[in-house]
Amino acid sequence: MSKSRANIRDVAKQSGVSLTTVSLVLNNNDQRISEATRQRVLAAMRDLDYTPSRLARGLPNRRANTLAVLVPALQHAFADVYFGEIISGIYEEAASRGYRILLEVARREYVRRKEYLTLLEDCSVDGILFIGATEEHRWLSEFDSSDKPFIIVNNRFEQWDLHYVICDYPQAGRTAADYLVSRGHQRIGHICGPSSMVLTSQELTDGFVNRLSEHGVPMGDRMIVEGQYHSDTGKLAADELLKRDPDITAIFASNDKMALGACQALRASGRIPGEDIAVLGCDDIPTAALADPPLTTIRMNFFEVGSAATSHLLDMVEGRNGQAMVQQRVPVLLVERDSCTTLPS
Amino acid sequence: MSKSRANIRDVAKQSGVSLTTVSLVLNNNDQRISEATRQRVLAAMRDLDYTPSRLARGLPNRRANTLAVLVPALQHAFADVYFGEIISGIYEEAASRGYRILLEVARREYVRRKEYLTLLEDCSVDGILFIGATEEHRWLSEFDSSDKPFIIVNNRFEQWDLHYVICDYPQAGRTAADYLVSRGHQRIGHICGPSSMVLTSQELTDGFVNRLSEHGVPMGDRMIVEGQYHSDTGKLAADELLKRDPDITAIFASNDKMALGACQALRASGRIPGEDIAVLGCDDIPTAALADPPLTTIRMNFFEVGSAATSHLLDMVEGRNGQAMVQQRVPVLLVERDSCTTLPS
DNA sequence: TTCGATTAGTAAAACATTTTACCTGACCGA
DNA sequence: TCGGTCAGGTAAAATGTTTTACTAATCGAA
Repeated sequence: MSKSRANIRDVAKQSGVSLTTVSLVLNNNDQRISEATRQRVLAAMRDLDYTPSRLARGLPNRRANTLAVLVPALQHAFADVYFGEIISGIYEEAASRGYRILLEVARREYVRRKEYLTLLEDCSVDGILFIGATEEHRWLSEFDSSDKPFIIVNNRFEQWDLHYVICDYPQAGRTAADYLVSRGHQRIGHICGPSSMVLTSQELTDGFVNRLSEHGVPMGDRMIVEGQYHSDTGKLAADELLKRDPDITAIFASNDKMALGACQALRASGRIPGEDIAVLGCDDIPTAALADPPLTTIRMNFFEVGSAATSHLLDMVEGRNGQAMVQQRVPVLLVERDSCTTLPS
Repeated sequence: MSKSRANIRDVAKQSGVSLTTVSLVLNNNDQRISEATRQRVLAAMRDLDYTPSRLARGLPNRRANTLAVLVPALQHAFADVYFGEIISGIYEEAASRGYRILLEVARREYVRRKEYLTLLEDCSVDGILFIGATEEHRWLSEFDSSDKPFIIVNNRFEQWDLHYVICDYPQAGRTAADYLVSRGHQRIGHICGPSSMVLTSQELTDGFVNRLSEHGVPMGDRMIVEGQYHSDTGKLAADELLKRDPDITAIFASNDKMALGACQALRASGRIPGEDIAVLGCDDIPTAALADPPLTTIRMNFFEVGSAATSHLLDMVEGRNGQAMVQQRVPVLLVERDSCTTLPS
């Protein structure tokens, strides 16, 4: 037994064919090899316990078969609701197409030294996905209209021409408005997300408010209270809404955590969510289904966002894309449970 | 301007030296190059905008300069409290030693096909860190006493001989016991973590209970209630403890979320945490400091766990370790705030 | 002056693949 | 029999580094 790993040459020798033949068998995109030879080669591979070196494979065609996932250096970057889902989506699609994913944290130093560029230049990565981008990531302008394989996951920017895949937040807002209005609600409160942060929160609220006014249910700023995406801020926001108008019949929260917080506040105020007042959430986190009452919500398919972004990125990498700009919105889905069963009297 | 990236040969030509010289300058561990030459080479590199190819660099010595981080395929793998911290620690140490990190999700299929081994064999990775390992990961036996560069992060296993770095949970338990006893507490309740899961929860509780009994404060099972690590289960557990003994003067919870939940329950029962009853947490999550009252807790240094594990792993990879088994415990630290100011009357 | 050591550098092999261009023999129709 | 096509395969170049073993020049000491 040789001390080190078998290589393609060993396989060739063992099966009595040339290097090239083994390589062709390996990337079986080529029909030039007869079945008999192919089998001989495969047998030799099994015999020698051969695994092709990814490193060496990448060299000739300058491919790393790897994508980078860039996450911002947040305090609890990964504690975010959807990170897991998005990364799972990315991982799944990447793996199914034979790619690995490299994790990079976009810390200040990292960005200052433009290491994200090095990443592409030194061939350690074929493309980059950026999750958790916010307005403050000015260096994104570097990718403006460039043809580098780079894509924004679940956000978008109006000032730069970047590829992105994002949940259809405006549609989510409109769906919420349609649903509540169709059930007869006219006095509606809204808990919006942190306006300063990302566009998504703004899109959702705009979609909601605009559609409401199309339905003839105009909603002033008075019935919109801002939360910070946690359940406690949802609670506070609901209390505030009740103070401003004790007779509202429905609350739409920008995410499920805040919706669940609102439910608590409502209960504390003597109203039973779902019976006395409708509560509509957004995201469809796992606990939404388990809550009491089970939360009616708008499902955001973060997994799909991740996998779609990856799929597009790989199309760019493999040059199947033409020059088309990728700016895709992933559809949302109303999930009816029990927190909106009430009809206003 | 040449169409493709500059390579080491271009740099050599431009600066009028040999390939070797450029390479030596690149890995400036060698003093054989005169300052003048070095400067000429560096200038040429800048000129040509040269970045060495990581792929090619790895080939000759079969190094990928990359580590894999294996995370289990949990529903919300990344939503866990400490994932972010651990990964940041890993990332930081790896980056400072010139390594990248590859993210791999240990899904069922992945494990079944033993892809974690392929990872090492095809040279795409020099070592593996596994976060979130639990008893059910039987395939870990594969690494039992093997000399593969593999390390468990923040867990350990008695049945297999594996390298690991873990927070010092027993010490955390003892610290808690010492602290509470030193402040005169005799009637103490404990909210432990889910016993079935990982060893860590067990270690913490054992350390706590054993040290208490060394102090002459034996604690039967009666004053231990199990929680599931979320704040609501902490609330429920605290209620249960109060029911079992309304006169307890202190509660030690296995994590901060449950401690904060317990505070809520105590307040609801008319007791002010920190004044009427002491509450001690564990972990030191960011909200612990912001809570009312600020939570006294035992700080778990997850970042350090990640970076220490990585440091050891890299020592193995680079062969500086001898054959020594790595089984390190990272010290914990009592952080005094205001939730334990009360002294029992 | 010659011997060794030191300094500064180089040529060439090694790493493990892909890819391009070429070769050989068989077969077939004219 | 000649020319052409085709199937099945191969040799060799290319990818971009590191590393080992060697050389040429210089310098000090015997």
